[in-house]
Amino acid sequence: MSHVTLEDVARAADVSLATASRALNGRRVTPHLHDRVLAAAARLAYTPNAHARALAGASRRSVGVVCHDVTDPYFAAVAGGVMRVAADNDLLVMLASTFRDPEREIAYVSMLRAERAPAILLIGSGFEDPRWERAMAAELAPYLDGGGRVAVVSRHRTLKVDSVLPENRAGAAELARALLGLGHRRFAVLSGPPELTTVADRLGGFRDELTAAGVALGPGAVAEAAFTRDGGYRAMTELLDRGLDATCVFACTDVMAVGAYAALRDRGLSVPGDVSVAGFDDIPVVRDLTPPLTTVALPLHRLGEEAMNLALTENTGRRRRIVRLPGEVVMRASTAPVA
Amino acid sequence: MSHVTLEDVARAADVSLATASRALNGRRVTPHLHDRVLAAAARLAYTPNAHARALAGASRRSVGVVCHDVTDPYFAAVAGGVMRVAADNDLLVMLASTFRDPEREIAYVSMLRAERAPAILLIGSGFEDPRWERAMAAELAPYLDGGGRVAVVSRHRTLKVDSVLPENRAGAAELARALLGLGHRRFAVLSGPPELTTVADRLGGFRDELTAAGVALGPGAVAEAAFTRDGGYRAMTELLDRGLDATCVFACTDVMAVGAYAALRDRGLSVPGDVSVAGFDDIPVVRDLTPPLTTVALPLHRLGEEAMNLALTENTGRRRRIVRLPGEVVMRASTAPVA
DNA sequence: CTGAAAGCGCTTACAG
DNA sequence: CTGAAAGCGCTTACAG
Repeated sequence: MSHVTLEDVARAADVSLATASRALNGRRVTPHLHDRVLAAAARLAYTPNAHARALAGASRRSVGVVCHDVTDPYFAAVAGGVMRVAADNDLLVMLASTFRDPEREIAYVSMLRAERAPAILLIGSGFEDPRWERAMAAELAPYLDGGGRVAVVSRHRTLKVDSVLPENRAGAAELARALLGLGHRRFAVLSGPPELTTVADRLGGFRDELTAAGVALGPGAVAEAAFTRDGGYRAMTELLDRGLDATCVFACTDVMAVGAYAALRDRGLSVPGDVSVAGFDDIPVVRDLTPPLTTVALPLHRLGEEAMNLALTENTGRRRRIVRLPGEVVMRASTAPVA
Repeated sequence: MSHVTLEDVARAADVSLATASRALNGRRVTPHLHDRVLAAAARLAYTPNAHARALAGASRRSVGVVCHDVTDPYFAAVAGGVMRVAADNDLLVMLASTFRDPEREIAYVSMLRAERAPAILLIGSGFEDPRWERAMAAELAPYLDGGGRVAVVSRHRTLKVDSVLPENRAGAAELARALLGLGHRRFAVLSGPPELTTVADRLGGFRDELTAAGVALGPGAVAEAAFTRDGGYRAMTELLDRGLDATCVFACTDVMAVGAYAALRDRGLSVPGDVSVAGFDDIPVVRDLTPPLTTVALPLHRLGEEAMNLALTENTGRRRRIVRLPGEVVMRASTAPVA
């Protein structure tokens, strides 16, 4: 591991370390010397050691991002927004994928803290578990005290930091109204892990709106599974096994809806002929399904952009900043009026 | 930015810096002192400064990964494999998304070099452009000389480094045979940017196999566009506008096939009734399309795993290592026999 | 504008 | 086993 150092460059350009450093960092230096330094650096293929720089007090250009699963289209889309802003600001992104393991999420925050990332983004629903919340807070507190900035997407209750919040509750309520408007009165829901804040909000918003309309959503009408395509398949299958008594199924995420489509297909049921299906998120692929999926469209790319922007700008106020992004119900062919 | 340092911990535990360092790194230390150090570190919420560590010679635990676009399902799947191996090895991943901009790819490698990443992975087809190839080689050479390791997925001609190569040419040829076996004789192809090595291989393998069977693929039968869903839509539309004279369309990537489906649907054409469609990659979603897509299945997750494994293990031989992963033709309902 | 020097926070031979 | 000290490669006051 022999590396060309600043000292090598300084020697080659016959200037002092300080001058070489200044020239490379665009500070005032006699043009003549400036050129000599740059030429020497280029000739030696010099790359500054980011660690030495960081240790010497230069500001870091690598931010940390933690999400649940990079292969999930929802996170991929949000990450796309994050990467866009990062690229525009010449930032490198240290991306961690927790594989939906709460412990691992905390371990990653700790690693990112060790890296002295100037900012950490937490993407995706938090866990409503007191023990976990305490551990995460304990990890974040010293980081924030040390001047680190934190921004999150989709988790409010747990962390008191700058947040980008999709309006899950309102979106689910609006979807419920639209579905009621189609004449549906018997619903079922494919729900995710109950400890995720997103689940509580979407399920709650949906149920409350039904209740307000005098429509009940019995416990037997809700099936829980993982927030994955296969989870959606399993939950839908379970509902079918229980003897599905609904004209419309709401999947808490589009990804689950994709699995639900497959489960229904495997039972020979058609959408929306036999049952209407609606999702949430509007991940890119759902418009290419057959039939295209009715869903609550979230500006996924913007979720990531806004979070990164929060993390990159100073919060001058005394309170944490919250960016609320509304969802928009998009009716597509997967939901039909009740005959 | 006031941080707790090792010195703070040492003082709190009333030991020397060296002893504190050793205790924290699991080296031999009297149990008594060991406990005192760990207790002090925990009490102070100490996190070692990764930069100081790196500078002092400890090995780095952050590898660099460069891909074209994190929102693309192909890269997301490969990245999933990468993240898996990284997590198993307690590594942090610095992930860069080039947005398919060759210049940006080189800039990222340079940043990763500055970060002294012990390994850099380049995921996705390289560019067949002499100027670009030279610039990339110039960036990589000093990195390799300095002990850095490089592994790539999907690019052979350009870089002489450890590689994971999907057998694009053989896969495309096998697909051609399967399609010929269905009775097709008139083909069209949705191709990507010709400067991508992947395009040359897949298109070449497909065309050569047709030629061997005495079937020509005229220049008018090939439409070029971006390796994206919208690119696929545009290319398919262009083919249709030219007056498509084919019973089967081969999209060089599944993502493009998704766009092609939409274009055909918009023209009122059915798959495979009016035209058969086949893709390449087997990204997760294609089995959920209607009809499910015939394609060449690549072990996407493994592509990422193998690349990371190459980057993590020493190459003891004198030649670069190459892991070839074969694709497997998967016939689904999007391709039908010719009547 | 330029240079000598201190200091960032660790790790690791080197003595003891 | 433990500690004092050097050194990793930079940046940045501080003099000049």
